[in-house]
Amino acid sequence: MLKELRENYGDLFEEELLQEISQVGIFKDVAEGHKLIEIGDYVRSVPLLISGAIKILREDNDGDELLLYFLERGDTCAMTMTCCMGQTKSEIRAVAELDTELIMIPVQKMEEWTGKYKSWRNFVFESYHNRFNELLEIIDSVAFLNMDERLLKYLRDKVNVTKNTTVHSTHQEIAYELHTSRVVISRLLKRLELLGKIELHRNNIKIISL
Amino acid sequence: MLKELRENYGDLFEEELLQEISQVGIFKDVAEGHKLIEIGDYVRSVPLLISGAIKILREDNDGDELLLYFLERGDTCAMTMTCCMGQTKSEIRAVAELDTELIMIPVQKMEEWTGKYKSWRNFVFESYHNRFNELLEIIDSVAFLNMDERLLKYLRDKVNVTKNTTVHSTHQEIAYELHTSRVVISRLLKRLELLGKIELHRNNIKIISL
DNA sequence: TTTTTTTTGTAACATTAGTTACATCTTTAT
DNA sequence: ATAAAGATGTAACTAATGTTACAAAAAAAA
Repeated sequence: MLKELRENYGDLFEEELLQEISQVGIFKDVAEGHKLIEIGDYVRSVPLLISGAIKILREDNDGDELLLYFLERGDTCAMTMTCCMGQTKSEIRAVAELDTELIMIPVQKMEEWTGKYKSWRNFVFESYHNRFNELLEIIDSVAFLNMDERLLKYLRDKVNVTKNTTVHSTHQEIAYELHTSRVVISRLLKRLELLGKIELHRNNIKIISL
Repeated sequence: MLKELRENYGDLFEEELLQEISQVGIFKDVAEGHKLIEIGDYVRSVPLLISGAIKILREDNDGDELLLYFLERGDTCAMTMTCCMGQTKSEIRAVAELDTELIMIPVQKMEEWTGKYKSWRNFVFESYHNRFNELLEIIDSVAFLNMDERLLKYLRDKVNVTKNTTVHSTHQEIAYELHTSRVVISRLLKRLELLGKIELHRNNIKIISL
């Protein structure tokens, strides 16, 4: 595990901390589609992402979903941290978007390191900062953008996170994540196809230019 | 200043930290309507609220606004913290909603205390936690609620924060903060009046029951 | 007092998004 | 091979929100 840690966190953490992480951290392989955290769960450890991607989702009382953002290599889950520290329930769902490798850190260590290592503190604060900005971006999207622009942003984000210009989603899945209806997505996608920006196929969408 | 600190933060911080805060903190009286932080500002100190309320606003590139949430007695600005630590520009605007008393803490001390005092660390983490939840609430509102429900929530929040059942806002001001048009707000308010939930007057709205 | 500005009310209309319904085609299961 | 389930396309309609335009009342300024 030290090798992966050095590759992905070597610039951030000092050797001593890397050693500590490798001693208490638990390496995990998570398959695409696997649910890591459900809303209401109590969480007792925090992930450090090594590879892959995890999508973070919000759900309202009626079961309506909304995609918030993705965690990637070098990221950690700021919301999980706050949950751990405060011993409160998770407000979000976390699902592996790709096959993902991560290291789980028990919450006690997290707290200890926050007092002990300046580099860890900086990492934690930067994570918070990044996540705040992601949430603000989501707020911008849903508050200021129309559905067609949100769909474009969604497709762009998917391409970035999967590093693949073909998006393997059904219209229904996209509709769930943007919290709208399938018909609306089909309509808007068709418009994008007519504009030559995408090509529609069954179960996947080829991105030409966004 | 020690008196105010003890009253509002005495349960949270140990005596030694209270002393430190009173030594380096700068007490400030802020008048209602005063702008504390503008988008793009670099921030070098973090506020601890003693009384009053500060509203936090988001703005998009076209100058369209959206009210995010209020800070109150006992709160601090988590986003300001992350900005300070990361030396990045503010992503939000902060405006005094009421006459407000606060203590400004220079960022260097903040960092120092995070290593030194467990109680300060807990306070910081709890602030992050609270603010994440507020942002999630906003996301819920704009993503899952219709404008009529958002307006109701807006009025409820105003009553809570001002401790006053009369909301002193024009329809235009409400429209700005909810990022919609004045006509829409007038229309929805009129409907609420017909339902007997509010009474409309010039420059203010009397809340009967929400 | 007269004029100007601000605030509110309201009608008429446009646009966006959501819903229902159904057809077609593909894949999977029996 | 046939049936069932899943995915997409599309029309027709409803609902929600946004826009334009203008009138009237109240407050502020000249």
